[in-house]
Parts: sequence; structure tokens; C-alpha cells
Amino acid sequence: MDIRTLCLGILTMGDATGYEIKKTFEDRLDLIFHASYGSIYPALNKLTEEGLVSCREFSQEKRPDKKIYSITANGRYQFFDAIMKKPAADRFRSEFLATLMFSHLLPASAISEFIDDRIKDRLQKIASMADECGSKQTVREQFLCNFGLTMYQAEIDYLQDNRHLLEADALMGTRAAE
Amino acid sequence: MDIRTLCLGILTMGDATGYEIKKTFEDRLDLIFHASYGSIYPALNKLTEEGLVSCREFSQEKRPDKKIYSITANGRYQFFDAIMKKPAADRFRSEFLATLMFSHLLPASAISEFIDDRIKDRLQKIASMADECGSKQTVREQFLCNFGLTMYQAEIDYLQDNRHLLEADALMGTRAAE
DNA sequence: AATCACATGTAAGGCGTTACATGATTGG
DNA sequence: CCAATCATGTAACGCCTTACATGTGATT
Repeated sequence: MDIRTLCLGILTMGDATGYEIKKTFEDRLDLIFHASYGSIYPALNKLTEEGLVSCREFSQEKRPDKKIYSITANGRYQFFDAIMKKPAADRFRSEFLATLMFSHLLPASAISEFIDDRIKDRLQKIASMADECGSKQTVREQFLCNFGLTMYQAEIDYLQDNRHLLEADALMGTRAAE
Repeated sequence: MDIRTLCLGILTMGDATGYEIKKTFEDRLDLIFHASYGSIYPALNKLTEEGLVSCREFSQEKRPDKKIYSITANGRYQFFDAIMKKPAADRFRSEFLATLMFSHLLPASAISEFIDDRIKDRLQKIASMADECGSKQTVREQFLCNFGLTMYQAEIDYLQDNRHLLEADALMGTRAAE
């Protein structure tokens, strides 16, 4: 599933401009996908060529023409096909965890600081999401939002309960090196 | 942090060939990073050019020459610099969750099936990791392994506790469409 | 005075995968 | 007999980001 396909999916929820699609990625899909204009606009052009979306143009004064995209019957069909396939595995990459894997090279203070920062970051995300979750318009979005909250909280709990293992290990390393 | 840097990190744990580095990615970093030969071998060549690793060649009969890489002092210094920087945000992408976000287009049976499959997959991962976690050699690796276990379990719990919301919503959609 | 919201796009480049190319040895 | 392990590498391509290019109007 690429961004081209996701754009198609977003258009199943209603017509939109490229600009609005970008916002939808930010507001509704931020937890699971990201997309920049540099991938959205070319994707929409390609989808138009392929007849999966159609485009109406509205000329505006003092702004670029606004192009409102709609998904076509064929587009709906193709998107349905895409999501009926078994979803590919998640792609996950974490510099934070990678750093901890090499923490034998770090001073104990740095390890503690990274973990503190991580917990702060997660707490902050939880704080800003907690409000949003309630006001999501669809059950699906609420489900995803609460999924995110749950995972962030699980991470905080794990870090708080187990950080001492890493920190103790780092201090032993320090002593051994003396 | 790119794969080039990670190769450097792996070499801080001991000399290795490109082949062995690939295995290290699979055995020890699978949860947080992936790398193919197509990125590892060019990375090692580049690191060699830059003087961050050195390379001894051993000719073997009936096999390509084995190249054993070692990190240099300069390499260690550069890697230290890399991990002392504030880690960049995680990159996460989930087709599974994306599919659920568009589940208004799916029959309720498909939603249930996807969730069942996901839970099965997570259970399987937990099963195969549970043994491994205990036998990891460093505290850091154990920490990461248990982190993975915890997150997978949190996901299973969330899905089991909340799937009915999504499934009920899907059935309502079916009825509304009739 | 500055920043955000609106609105579209391109070009260059980064980063990485997949598939290809080659081939012996060992274990099930 | 087939798959896995050992061992290196390249070429083509995919996918996406960043930075650039342009500009108005409203809000702070």
C-alpha cells in the first residue's frame, strides 16, 4: 500500500483537494502514515491519468486554481481490491531503541536522559491525543486514536518499570572501565 | 541514523563480515531495523573509503574471499557522535491499521478475519520470542526483547477488548445499506 | 511584524529493496 | 534431492522527502 493508494482511500470519504488530502494525513492518519506534497500531487495526477479519480477545476483569484478530486467507480473498485488483500507487515524503525541497543558506549547519564525525554514525549502525545480521541467523528478513528493512546501508555509503563536494568548495567560498565 | 551508521554500530560489538552483519540485523535488531545485502555491502565499501572501518581479506577456496571488517578509532568516534545526538522520531507505517481505517468499505467478516490474523501473528511472535528473551546475552538485548513482548501483548489486549466496537460499526453499516 | 492557512506544483536526490549473478557444502 | 548456510556483489528501480518556486489574506 503506497501513498497513491491511500489518496484513493481518503477520497472514498469525500471529495477533496490535494491540500485537504495532506491535512487528512496529518489529522487522521498521523499515527500510521505520512505524506508530503511531493508525493501527493504527483499521485493525484497519476490517478487522474489512470481514470481512478476525476478532477474539477475552479479558478480562483489570487490563488492557484483549486482542483477538487473525486474517486470514480473504477477507483473505488481498485481500492476495495487493495484493502481486501492481506495487509503487508508493519514497517517500524526506531532510532531511540537502536540507541539503547548501543548504550554500552554511552555514559549512564545520557541513557537516563534519553529515556526521560522519551517518556516526556510520549506523555505529551497522550495529553494532546486524549482530548481528540473523544471528538473523533467515526468509530474507526476513535478506535485508532485509543489504540495509539494504549500503545504509548504501554511504552511508558515498560520504560518506567525496566529502565533500572539498563541504567544499572551502564553503571557497572563504568566501574569495570575504571 | 541510516544503515551505514548501524553497520558501524554493529562493528563496535566485534569484527564481522558483511554476511555476519546481515545476520546480526536479523537476530538482534529485527524489531527495530532491517537491512538487505544491497544496502550493507555498499555501506561497508563506503565506510572503508572513509576510513571508518578497515578490512582484512582472506582468500577461500570455492567461495568468494571473506572480508572481515573492523571499526577504526575514527569510526568509533563518529559512531559515538551519532548516538549522542537526540534520536529522530520513530518511523512507523501500518497497512493493518490503515485497512481498519477504511473498514467502512469492508464486509464485517473481513474485518474480523483481519483482526483474527493479526492477533494470531502477534501471538506467534510472542511465542517465538519468549524463549529467546531469556537467552539473550546482554542486558540491552533482553531489554529490547521484553520491550517487544510487552508491546505485542498490549496490542493483543487492545484488539481483544475493543474489536467489538469496529465489528458492531461494520454491521450497522451493512444494515444501513440494505 | 510575523506566522498561519490557503493552494499548486517540480526537481533533485536520498535511501533502500528486489532481483540478478555465482557457486560449494552440509543437513534433513 | 532440496533447502539452508556460507559468501560477495551490482543494477535497476521504487518510493518518498526536501527544498525550491509563488503568492494572498487573515490572524496574532
